[in-house]
Amino acid sequence: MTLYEELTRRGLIAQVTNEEEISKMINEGKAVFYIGFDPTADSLHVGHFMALCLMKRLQMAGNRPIALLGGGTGMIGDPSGKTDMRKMLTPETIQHNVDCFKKQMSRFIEFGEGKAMMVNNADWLMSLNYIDVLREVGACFSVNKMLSFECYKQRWERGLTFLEFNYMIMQSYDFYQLFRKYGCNMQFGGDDQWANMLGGTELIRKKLGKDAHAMTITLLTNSEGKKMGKTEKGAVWLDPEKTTPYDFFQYWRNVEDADVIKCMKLLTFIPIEEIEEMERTLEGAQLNTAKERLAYELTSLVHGQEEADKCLAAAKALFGGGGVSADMPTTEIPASEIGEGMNILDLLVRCELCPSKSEARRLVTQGGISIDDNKVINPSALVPIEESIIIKKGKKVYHKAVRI
RNA sequence: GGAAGAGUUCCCGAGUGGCCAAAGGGGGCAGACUGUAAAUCUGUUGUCUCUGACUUCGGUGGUUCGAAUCCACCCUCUUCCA
Repeated sequence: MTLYEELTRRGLIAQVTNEEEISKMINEGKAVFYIGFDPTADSLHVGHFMALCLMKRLQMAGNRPIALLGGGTGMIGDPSGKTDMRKMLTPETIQHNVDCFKKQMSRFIEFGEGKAMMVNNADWLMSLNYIDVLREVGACFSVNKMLSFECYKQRWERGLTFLEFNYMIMQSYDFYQLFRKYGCNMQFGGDDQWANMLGGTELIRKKLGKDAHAMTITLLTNSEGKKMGKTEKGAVWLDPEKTTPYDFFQYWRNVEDADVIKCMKLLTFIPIEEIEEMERTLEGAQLNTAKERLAYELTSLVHGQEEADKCLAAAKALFGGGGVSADMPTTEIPASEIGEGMNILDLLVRCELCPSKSEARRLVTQGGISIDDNKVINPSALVPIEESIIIKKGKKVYHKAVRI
């Protein structure tokens, strides 16, 4: 099976400019390709992870990857497919985020001589001269055409600033620069980037008369069409400080039935044959084994096998036999604070299981709290803590409070 | 720059002097049912010293026994004209 076939079978490919040429080039390991990452936050998320995996797959087949950090484009903000205008980031924040990205990316991709390359578009974008750019590249873009793009459609209602409108031109310019400097002939990215990427191929054709290609990967959406990798509290981050490995594991452990197989295909390196076998044979509750596998594989890729083992063990202990796991979120409380016993409401707030005592009270009276497997209904109950206790909030949240 | 309109709790959105901590929906949280899933049903969703009190309806002042609601000024956003 060729690389391109595998990508297709996994459902990774969304759109391509020229299937024949792209598949030939990447199968033979002759592509020099780039993927751009705008430093909009201080950690990568699952969407970035998919892109990095793609990079890795292609790198393993002998292609040359370039990771482009958007130190320059981050100053603008991509409006594609967004409903609201993005908050403008300060140069300091952008630099900080770039540094965080660099660190995280090196864990997934090997950079260095003859391996992957990392560049920052701030290096060429920041020093551009406005008039020069307008004459050199501005002349190659048709406003009429740009306005017709689907990716801006959502913005008609809320407005699109001139700043953001230029994002596409900057991204196209990146591709053009990389093509000239490094012979980069392909760009990959999320499917929401399609229009921006085409802008690049067209710019290269107009300026240099050469062909460059673009390919987008499927956006990770659930069966309801919503973007995955998001929770109410925000994105599922790859940074263990921002999303603990345990929470990361649980996120994937809890995906909907309809999405497990898809996630496996898109996010893991489990052989496609094996996944297709599961797709054929697993039904109903059996899918739980697939979910567990998905969570384990992903956690292992992102946080390392050791962490993944811990998460798996913790999950089994908690949900399987009600056993106690050493590895759960823990709050240490000084003995002086506990005294003879701590009020249940204070305890919940103290452990950050509830933001306010009112909410804690609600939770307790509604029967959502157990201490060491005993339900606590009385909001004025005193909880003695000899050494440590396990607090259970709802069905899935476990927390340990330790006396120190 | 000119004209019109809007800003309500996490979000959408009702409310035009007291019956308003503010309808309805979405989302969240919890309970039931389950498979750590989905769907469904139930409760709940400002804070606290919780059968009571306190703070909230863009901001600041004012009218009134009483203001999300009326008045003045300011800020922000949208639409139309330039």
